[in-house]
Amino acid sequence: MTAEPHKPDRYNPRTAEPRWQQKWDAAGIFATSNDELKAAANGKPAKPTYYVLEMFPYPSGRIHMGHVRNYTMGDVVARYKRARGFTVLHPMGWDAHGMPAENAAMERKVHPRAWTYQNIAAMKAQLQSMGLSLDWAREIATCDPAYYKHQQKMFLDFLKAGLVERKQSKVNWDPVDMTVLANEQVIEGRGWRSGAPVEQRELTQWFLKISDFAEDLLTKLDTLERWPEKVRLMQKNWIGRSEGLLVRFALDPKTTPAGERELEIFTTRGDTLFGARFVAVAPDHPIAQTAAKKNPALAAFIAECKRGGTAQEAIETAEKQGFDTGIKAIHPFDPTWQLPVYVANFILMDYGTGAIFGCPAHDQRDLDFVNKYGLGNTPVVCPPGQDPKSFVIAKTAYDGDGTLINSKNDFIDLNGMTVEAAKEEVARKLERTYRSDGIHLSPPAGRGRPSGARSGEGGSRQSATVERPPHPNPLPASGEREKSRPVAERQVNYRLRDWGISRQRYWGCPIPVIHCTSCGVVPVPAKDLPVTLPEDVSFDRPGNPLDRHPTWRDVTCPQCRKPARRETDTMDTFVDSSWYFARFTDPWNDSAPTDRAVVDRWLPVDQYIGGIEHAILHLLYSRFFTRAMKATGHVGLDEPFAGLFTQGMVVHETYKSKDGEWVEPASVTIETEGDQRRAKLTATGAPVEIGAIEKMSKSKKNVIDPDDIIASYGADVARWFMLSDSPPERDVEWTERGVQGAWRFTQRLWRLVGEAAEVAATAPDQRPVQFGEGAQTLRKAAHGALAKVSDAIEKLHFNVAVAHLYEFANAFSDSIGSQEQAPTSDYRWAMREAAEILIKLFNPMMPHLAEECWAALGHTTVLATQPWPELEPALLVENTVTLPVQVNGKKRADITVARDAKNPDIEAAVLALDAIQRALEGKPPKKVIVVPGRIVNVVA
RNA sequence: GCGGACGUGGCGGAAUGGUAGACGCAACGGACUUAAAAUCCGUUGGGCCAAAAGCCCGUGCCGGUUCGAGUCCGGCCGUCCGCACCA
Repeated sequence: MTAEPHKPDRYNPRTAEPRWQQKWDAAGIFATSNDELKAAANGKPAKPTYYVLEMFPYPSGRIHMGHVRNYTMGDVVARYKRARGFTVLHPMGWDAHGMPAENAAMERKVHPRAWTYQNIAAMKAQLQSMGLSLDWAREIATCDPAYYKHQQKMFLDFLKAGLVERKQSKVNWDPVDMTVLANEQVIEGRGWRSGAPVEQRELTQWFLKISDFAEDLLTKLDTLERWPEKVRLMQKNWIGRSEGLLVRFALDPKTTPAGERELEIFTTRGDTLFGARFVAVAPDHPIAQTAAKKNPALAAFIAECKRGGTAQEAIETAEKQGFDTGIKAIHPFDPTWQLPVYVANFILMDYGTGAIFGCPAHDQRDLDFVNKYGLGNTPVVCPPGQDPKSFVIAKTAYDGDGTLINSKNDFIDLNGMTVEAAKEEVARKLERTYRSDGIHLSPPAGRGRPSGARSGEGGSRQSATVERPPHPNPLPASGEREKSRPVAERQVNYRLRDWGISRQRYWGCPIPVIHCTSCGVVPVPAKDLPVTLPEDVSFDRPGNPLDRHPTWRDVTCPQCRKPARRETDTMDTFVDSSWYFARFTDPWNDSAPTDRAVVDRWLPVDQYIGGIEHAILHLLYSRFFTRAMKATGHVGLDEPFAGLFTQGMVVHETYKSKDGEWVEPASVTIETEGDQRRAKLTATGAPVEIGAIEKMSKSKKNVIDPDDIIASYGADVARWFMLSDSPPERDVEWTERGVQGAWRFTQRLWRLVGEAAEVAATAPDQRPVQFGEGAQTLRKAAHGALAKVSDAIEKLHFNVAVAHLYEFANAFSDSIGSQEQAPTSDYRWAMREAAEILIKLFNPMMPHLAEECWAALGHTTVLATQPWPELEPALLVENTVTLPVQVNGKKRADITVARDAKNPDIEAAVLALDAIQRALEGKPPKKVIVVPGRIVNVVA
């Protein structure tokens, strides 16, 4: 111990934290200039750059613990990289458009803008109290016309580039929010925000053509090596690529309404065509609609399907139902083979062509269908080991691999082939086959190559590639092209639909177009941007206030100068968040969304951190948007986020009173008796039931307010605890015990540094030539921790970094405690070094405490500007190593040998050990395996 | 139904194929104190044993690969997540 008992003051975050925040702010330490980047473009060397970004928040009014966790992780990375010599970009902004502002306007008669900016001010203050190393000079709010004017410009650029489309389509209508939703925004049949069951409606909408990039969005997933596998897989499934055949079934004219001649069907199982029993189309398929005109019963059936179709749960459990239209389709292999055409409730108009051929033996849905309507089935794939003669299908379709059976006629013979070979043979044959008229097959040989309608997709590409350019889902043929096209073509189909961005809302980015009765849709001229929202709006009625504004809609057509109307839909807020990361690189740019000299050097974001809930929505949209920005010259890359990390949620115990009401943690007292925990109401003492640990939510009242924690323990404690208890990708449970543990540790560090400071005060400036044992032990602990903590932070294993810091703190206090006499000068030097390393290592996590400790060591510099410690690798190497010795894989002894001991010497020493002799029972070992520096295993 | 992840003490969790349980929490014992708080020291997977030494068992279950498996492979069971009539 040091000569006198040391009694340092307690560390008081309440005064220290604001003080350091002000110092950082005043010194502008976290502001990042683009000058260096621009200079580097002219050939001057620059420090390496690092862009760390956390998903920006919606300004709901208050931050929650999820924000604390998310932004702490990002801040650790930012501070660490800064110390490591990078020029770090770490900005923050606000995803400021959206429904809650309009709801607030309705409920509280506040204007959405005022409400939003109040919330931003409040949340900004909260974030600042966390001590995040953010460049606030780059702050953006997406509701600022200075931001969305560029978004409107890009929309027009996309329009010009053919990446925007206006079309009528069936849309997901959220009856509560009174707006449409993209497919991605419908979760289990409900609106992602409102939770209301989604309805189908027919509306004219603006679409961004994300499906043009389906193939690229899919294949480039493989290049995103620093993304979680899980997210890549989710996107892959969402894009939903499938290879198959587009087969044209001719329709028997005698049975078919005038004007309809054929039906296009997409299938991935061309091999099962001999097993076909029927053809079915979606209720809203054009042929169904046409046929219904003359068939009231069919019309009634279709209406029935649509009624049932509004509730998603009904769709999932609904029985398969069909209606025979009386139309007959001609089998592509045999002109004499006719298949009934049904309208069926389980066929989706959205996918493929909205029409299928049913092969009951090998598709469960089709089997359920034929079993209901008595259409029978023909097995055409025989499972391995089954006798084809006895193989029958009853209630369970067989969709596995096998050998083709019952699949031979004059036209084609598939019998005996594998599924894969049969698919290929069918494709090869049908893509060379042309019909001479609506019905009859021509001989497969001797026909010319296709030409015309689909240029560049002639016979030459058939076998080599199945790729197609964009537009995966051509509508059913209108009649003219059929003669020039083969009976079937290979096709790649995607589940991914175009992104409908029209929202019938006020608080969003206006879509900058004008509707003119003479000129049609006219883009707003660039000089007239931004199209801003009118201020004088009312929210006393449901629906879109823009639509009923008395004057805002009225404009002059930019082309013909006649009166025209503005588009009153605004953009989906996911558009706002699809490019904010690019805007952060040059948020001051008034003339363009980005500056290529800057944006191409900052992007891609090196480390993006946010919630898994955006695995598809935001991340897929952003990947698309970046491609669209590249196509229109706003960026020079495809992938916006090189590294992605998805953090887990913050969860908390729930409490319920006897009458079943949720109780907030703040009013509950927990009592512990042995291992038993009991809860009661603090006020009344009434018992409270301890419920499941769940995501913090207002409805379950298991919310902890970050403000309360920061006020009582300080930001550092909140930050430390958020990092310490669980791996960052998993959920972390907020517990009072855990917070107190973090609090104790801050105080302990403060005491340790205080004691170290006394010793270090008289340390020599010169590095000693030799170190005594105590000094050497301390130095090894310090440099060992340095190596381990650095490694853990690099890998974002923050909980491991925390554990190594605890370990180092333990070694540090052991070292202080073990000093019996007055410390030698080499020890004092080592103590100062160790204290500095300790402080620098926990600085990214608890920056305020670290600054305070740094000052306590006598430094007048700001720690936030100091470099990461230099590692002395020699200190990590021991001269002797202790190896565990196993016999047959079980540990029996330890042996300490020189680091560079030769294997034969180790072997001999091991065999001489008593414990090993005993374990061997006198028998000679069969083999001795020595893994240098790690372990010895004796095989008996 | 399809796809994926996970399963380690009382709890959170650690562990490039090489001593399982680091580190923290909780618990227990002790020191300091009139007392408490705070702090400090010690013990803590299970079993055999008075104790130590020593031995046995142990990473959801069953097998396999390997000198050696929490880790790799196959099959089950369980939990969680994503998608879901996608032809």
